[in-house]
Amino acid sequence: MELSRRLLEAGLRPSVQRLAVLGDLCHHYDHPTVDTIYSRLQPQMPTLSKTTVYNTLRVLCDAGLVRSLNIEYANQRFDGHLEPHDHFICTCCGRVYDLPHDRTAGLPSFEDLGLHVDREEVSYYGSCRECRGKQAR
Amino acid sequence: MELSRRLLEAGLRPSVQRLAVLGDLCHHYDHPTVDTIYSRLQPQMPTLSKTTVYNTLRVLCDAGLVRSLNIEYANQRFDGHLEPHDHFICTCCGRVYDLPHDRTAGLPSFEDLGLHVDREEVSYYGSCRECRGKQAR
DNA sequence: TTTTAAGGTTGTAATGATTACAAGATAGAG
DNA sequence: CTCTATCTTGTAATCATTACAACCTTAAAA
Repeated sequence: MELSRRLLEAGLRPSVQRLAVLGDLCHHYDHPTVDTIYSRLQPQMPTLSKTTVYNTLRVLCDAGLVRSLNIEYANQRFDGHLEPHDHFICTCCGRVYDLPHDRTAGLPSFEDLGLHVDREEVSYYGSCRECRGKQAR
Repeated sequence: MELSRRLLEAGLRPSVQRLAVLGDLCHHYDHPTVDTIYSRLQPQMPTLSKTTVYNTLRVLCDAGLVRSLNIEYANQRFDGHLEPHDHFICTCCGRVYDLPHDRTAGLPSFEDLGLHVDREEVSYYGSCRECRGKQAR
């Protein structure tokens, strides 16, 4: 399967748990928290440990198969979709939306400042249509 | 004083503690954590409570006098400098550097998606010169 | 095949940041 | 001066995350 190849190529043994966590992240676009991932997998894998989800996510992040999002007033969230894109966080409901990455060029260079950039994270904060609707009510 | 006016304009009573926290953030460029702020202020204000620092930071953030930074693998950090700028986080030492905000235009619009953007946060992750020096050693 | 060792997983216990809450202090309006 | 709303304080909870030690699994060697 596609997912196990990705794990193998990253030098990771494709265990059932890793496939499950990676699969969950690839099949959803909701930028789940650790808890959400655990709750979704646990019914199918009754022996799954939350610690394993934590461990696995760290391993996947370190391997670059997944990214971790750092969102104001929220605990860590994860994204299994690696194509460059930005995020919109609704400060009302906390939902995270994907946005096209609208930078024209690639990563900017700050080498003149001695800073070597590996990656960039762009987040927009605001309100989604649903929440504005509710407020208006 | 300048700082108390800013508090008053935001509708906040300019208490000693609020002035101290806001002042600390305005006079430093190190994007401190709650703990750092507390440790810096506590010697001058022996009765200061860490809870007050937490409360005050939340109030200042809500009032828009301060911003909170969401940094991977770090606890919450704060910035008292509101001119638009981006951040570079060294993934090795955790230091946070200010960078000019290099967007040409203002905030992009995602109204067509129903998303109303209030603000943007751009972070770059990589390594600073010092840390690369140490690694090379 | 068995053995073995590295790599994975599990669960509990610890840690550390953050929040809730209730009591005490303060400051401005009347 | 008194009252009330607002702030501050400290302790006790909460919640996410990590440490750790025991157990399981896998793959490759013997």
